[in-house]
Amino acid sequence: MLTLKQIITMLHQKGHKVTPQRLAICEILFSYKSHPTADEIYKRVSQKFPTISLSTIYQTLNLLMKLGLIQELGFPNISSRYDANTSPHIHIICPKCGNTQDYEDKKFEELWSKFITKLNFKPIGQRLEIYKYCDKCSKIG
Amino acid sequence: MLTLKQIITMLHQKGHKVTPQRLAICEILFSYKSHPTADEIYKRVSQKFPTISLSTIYQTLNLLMKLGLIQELGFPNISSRYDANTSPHIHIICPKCGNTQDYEDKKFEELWSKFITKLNFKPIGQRLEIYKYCDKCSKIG
DNA sequence: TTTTAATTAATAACGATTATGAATTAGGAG
DNA sequence: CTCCTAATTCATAATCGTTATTAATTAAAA
Ligand SMILES: [Mn+2]
Ligand SMILES: [Mn+2]
Ligand SMILES: [Zn+2]
Ligand SMILES: [Zn+2]
Repeated sequence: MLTLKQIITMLHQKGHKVTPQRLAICEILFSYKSHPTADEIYKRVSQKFPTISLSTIYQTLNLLMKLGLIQELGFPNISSRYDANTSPHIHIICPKCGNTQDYEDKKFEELWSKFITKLNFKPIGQRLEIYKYCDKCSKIG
Repeated sequence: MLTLKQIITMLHQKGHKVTPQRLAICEILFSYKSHPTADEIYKRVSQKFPTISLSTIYQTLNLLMKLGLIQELGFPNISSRYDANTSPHIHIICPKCGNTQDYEDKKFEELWSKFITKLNFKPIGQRLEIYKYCDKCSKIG
């Protein structure tokens, strides 16, 4: 997980501008260890920048993905989640609301990493996911 | 992977009608070991049933999912794929076009299954995915 | 300070999927 | 077999997350 300073350097290096909007979005992604949706990021950044557009959120997210700084977790019907942790790890996901949590298991992560390196190609990403209704969605049914 | 007869029995058991449209859709899903999109199924079934609606395809897919007979593989921006093989296995997926292939590795599947059983809850599904641009999408860029 | 290409923000467009409702039909009762 | 009815189909509209478009703004280099 990168620091804000590292991200700024990265943006400059690759010829991208460092705007206050981008910094605010990165702050949310890289400070809190959560898996926010574009709209959740939008709502939070709006508190600091009341005129920011949801469009800017999406554009920034796509830029950060292209730079390999974050990964998208997309699902059918519900909003994608964005994760600043791009190293292989397991997610526990509610298929109804998309609520996403990390499931830490260093042993399994190592097994998976070994498995990946043994492939005869280099993947551009991977996902390890377990589905389970969250408490809220279980109650509703 | 179930046979058509088993599916018919299952539908009857659960009080669902066995219609020619449903049979045609199931035939495609359970005969070919592929990962078709709703539209691909629609185009194929249309050859036998020229008046079938894409809506019927989706309704049938949702029914089969509710019965646990198939699993949906959903991605951001591109159509979901449907898989008649619901047991844990690894997919190699092109993030651009969604082209999906099974990657068979019995050893790893076993490791994963063991890992799943050790959890203190019973997941309703899981996904093991590796992303890699397919030959077509690599060429285009 | 000036310049300019990159970025933002507002809005329109898109596309996959779901919702709606009238017409049809599978399957059970008689 | 015939009738009945709830389930299903089909056509179409609606939804909604995301992308495309474009005029106004701005970061950052000269
Ligand atoms: Mn994570
Ligand atoms: Mn498969
Ligand atoms: Zn939930
Ligand atoms: Zn591809």
